Amino acid sequence: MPQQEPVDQWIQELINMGDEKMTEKQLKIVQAAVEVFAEKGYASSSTSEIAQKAGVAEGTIFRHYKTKKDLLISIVSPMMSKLLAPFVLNDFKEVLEGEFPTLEGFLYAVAVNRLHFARKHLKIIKILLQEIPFQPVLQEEFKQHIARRVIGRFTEIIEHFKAKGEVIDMPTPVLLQFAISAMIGLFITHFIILPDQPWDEEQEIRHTVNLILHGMSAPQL
Amino acid sequence: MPQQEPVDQWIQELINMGDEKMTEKQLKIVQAAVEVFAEKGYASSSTSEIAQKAGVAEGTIFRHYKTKKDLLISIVSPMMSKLLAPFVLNDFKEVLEGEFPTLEGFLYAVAVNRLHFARKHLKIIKILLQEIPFQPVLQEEFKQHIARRVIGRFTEIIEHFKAKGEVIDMPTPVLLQFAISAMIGLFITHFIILPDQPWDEEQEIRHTVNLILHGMSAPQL
Amino acid sequence: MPQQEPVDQWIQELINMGDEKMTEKQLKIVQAAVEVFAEKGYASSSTSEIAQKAGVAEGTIFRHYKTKKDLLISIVSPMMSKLLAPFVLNDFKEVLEGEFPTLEGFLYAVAVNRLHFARKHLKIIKILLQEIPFQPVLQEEFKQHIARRVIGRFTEIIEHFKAKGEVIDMPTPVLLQFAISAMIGLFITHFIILPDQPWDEEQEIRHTVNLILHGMSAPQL
Amino acid sequence: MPQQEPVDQWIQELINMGDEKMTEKQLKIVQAAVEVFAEKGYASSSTSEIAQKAGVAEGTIFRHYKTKKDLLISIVSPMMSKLLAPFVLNDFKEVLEGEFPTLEGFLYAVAVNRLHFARKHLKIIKILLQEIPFQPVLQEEFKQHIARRVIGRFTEIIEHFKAKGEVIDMPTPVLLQFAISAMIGLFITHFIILPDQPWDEEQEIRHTVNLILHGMSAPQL
DNA sequence: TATGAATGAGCGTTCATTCAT
DNA sequence: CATGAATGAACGCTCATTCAT
Repeated sequence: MPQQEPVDQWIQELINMGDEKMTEKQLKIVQAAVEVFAEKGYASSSTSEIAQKAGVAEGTIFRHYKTKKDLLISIVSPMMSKLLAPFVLNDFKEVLEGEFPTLEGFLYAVAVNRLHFARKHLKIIKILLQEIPFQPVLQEEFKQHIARRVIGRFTEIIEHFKAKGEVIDMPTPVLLQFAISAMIGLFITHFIILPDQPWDEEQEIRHTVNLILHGMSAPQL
Repeated sequence: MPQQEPVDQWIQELINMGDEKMTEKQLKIVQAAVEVFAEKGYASSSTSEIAQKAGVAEGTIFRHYKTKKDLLISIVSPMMSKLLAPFVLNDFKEVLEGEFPTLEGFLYAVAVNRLHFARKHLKIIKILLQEIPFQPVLQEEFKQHIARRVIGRFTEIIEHFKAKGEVIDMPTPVLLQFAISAMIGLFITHFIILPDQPWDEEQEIRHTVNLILHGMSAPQL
Repeated sequence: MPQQEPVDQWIQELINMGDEKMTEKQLKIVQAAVEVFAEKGYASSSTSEIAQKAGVAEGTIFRHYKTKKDLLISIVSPMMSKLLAPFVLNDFKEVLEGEFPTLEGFLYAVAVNRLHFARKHLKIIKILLQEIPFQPVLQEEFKQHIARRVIGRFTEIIEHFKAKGEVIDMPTPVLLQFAISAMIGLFITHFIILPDQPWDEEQEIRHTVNLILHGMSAPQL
Repeated sequence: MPQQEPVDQWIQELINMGDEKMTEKQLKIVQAAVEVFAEKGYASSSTSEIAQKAGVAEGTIFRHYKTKKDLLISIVSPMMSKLLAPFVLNDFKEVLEGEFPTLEGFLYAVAVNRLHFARKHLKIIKILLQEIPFQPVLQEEFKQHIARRVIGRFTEIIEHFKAKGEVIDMPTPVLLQFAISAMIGLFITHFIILPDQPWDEEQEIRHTVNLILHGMSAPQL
């Protein structure tokens, strides 16, 4: 039986970091912007529509955010950290070893947690995915601050299990990319491509985790 | 030794369908549009920049394409068919059974072929991925005409191998999504996220195919 | 040896008129406004920049001055009186006759005094010159209240010296305009066009006064 | 009897330089812009008002001029050269010596010519004077290309007459500034300060020239 | 067929001014 | 008295689209 709570606990603190104080109007602006950006894409959204949906004057947006791009970045940039935060936790490895005797339990717990999180912030994540190719600021954050640390962390884990003989002897980057692709594919399929189609989330996560593990498992001698 | 040629052959005819006659100017417009759309995104591209890059007058674009969106669709829509064409071939199953005795050989051949194709048309595919969420026309094409047939075809294949006892007994959609995600993840990682990082394409494809197959393989009794 | 002090004395009282009591914040607002107006021009200055430079809230400006134009006028309008004040003094003619036996001494004393004054209030004078063409209020003040009285006063003086046979027989307005232009030209050249170039002020004033006097002097019979 | 025609002749060629071909709409835009800029000042003029007055769409302005400032500069910058052009003519000195035996005749001819020119282009000159303090481009043109050459030319002339003993021994810059101020004062008084007041132009120019010459003339031994 | 000048709606942004605190 | 968030009209400018040539 996979345990989910501990993962949730270590994550909670990081998630809450940066939930800065906002005035009521600012909050409405952000919510409206998320709505409109997600629906039409950043470039096709107009500040006047955002203002209207937020119930504020257009000028009010620019009191809080210097430019339209500023508004985008301030919405999307913190999401990147939050999304990948748990993997960067300092005591990640200890928690891993202490709480999760099996790789399966760990993967399942993380998957469930991140999918909950992703569903909750679906629109912002959509915007993030859309805009990364066009916003150098986001690319920089992704590459410099996040990607390297997350990949480093994952590499440690995979090599830990490789050493234990539980994972097949293949280049770590390939394994990493395989596992991550399968998980993200699950997310994109159900949240973005087929958002209206019901699915048995728990079962599908478990299946996918099993396929990943099975794929990566060392051949039995 | 995987065989690649036969796959290439059945694909060729489909690829060539729709390569309509274009005037030289029209061709230049399309090339310029692809360049600009891929770099800045459709919504942030201006027809004047496209015209300039193509070396034609702005009016010329609108002589060939009623609107800017028309230009986009006319570029991107045929790519969807071409990208997924081989999987929809009428004689797909026969070829599969005739030419490829093993699932591995088949998957490898298809992967190599589609990756070649994708690299060649990288920019258009980027545009396609970017614009599907915002262009109902593209979504419709994707859902109605393509997705269903491709998924149907894949379902047949997977169930074919399930029946032969080579694939694990899991819901077919999960298996499908798993395999596709792993392959697309490979593509996105190397062509979009890390386009400048060199990679051993042949080896990584083979590894990924193996991970997929291994993950999906029925447990040995 | 020209005497300067008496001129300074009659002027002093007028200068001080209108230096109304201001709160500290109001003073800072005015100073900031002068700075910004002089640098960018009235129309291109923003109240927010003035507020920032003054270290007050934007609203504070509008507590003291009903509109931005109000602020401009309240800065610039008193300067016009002060600038031309000495020429309007009631006892001007007496002082002239009592203190300055020669026209040269008088002109020199006035020139020195007004140039001192102008240097001290350079920025406000710049703003005044810039805005007179666009502010009917200022034009009115200039024409109705100032120009006529100053010109009347100068006319008296010139005709006084004409009567004494010291000044050439030419239409008084032409003489007036000639003398004033030469003096203002000196001011504009050194304070506005070439503010950074050092100059021997005393000598140049004396030269210019001499050129004016020489030009206007009645031909020796 | 002063001669005016020769001066007009050498000037003509320079004046006409740069009267580039303009479409009819472009001409209307420039005319409207001159009107509006002169009336309200550059910063307080709106492109929409200019467009309206010109009878074109607002966008049309920006097809011909990249920015509003571009429009300003393209109007005002050529005027500076034209205004000062005659003084920079290569054969200026020869013409001076050949055509004008007396300094008086020369000064009068130039004054009349430049005043005609100024009256014809009054509004643009107003705009030029207003905007020089705020447009570095114009300042640069004024300082680098025009001021130095014009001043050099004038310095030559004054020193020419100094050498002939006709002009008083005073620092040349002071003499220069005196003469120019008196002439510009005449211009500003009648064209800008009192544009509606009738004046005997020929007589006033002659008076002013006489005052200048008289002021600068070497004392008779 | 190809052009490119012209359009005008709409954009992101600024700013003087107001007013509840 | 001072604040600064909020306003919304107006701004300079862009752009897809049209059409006379």
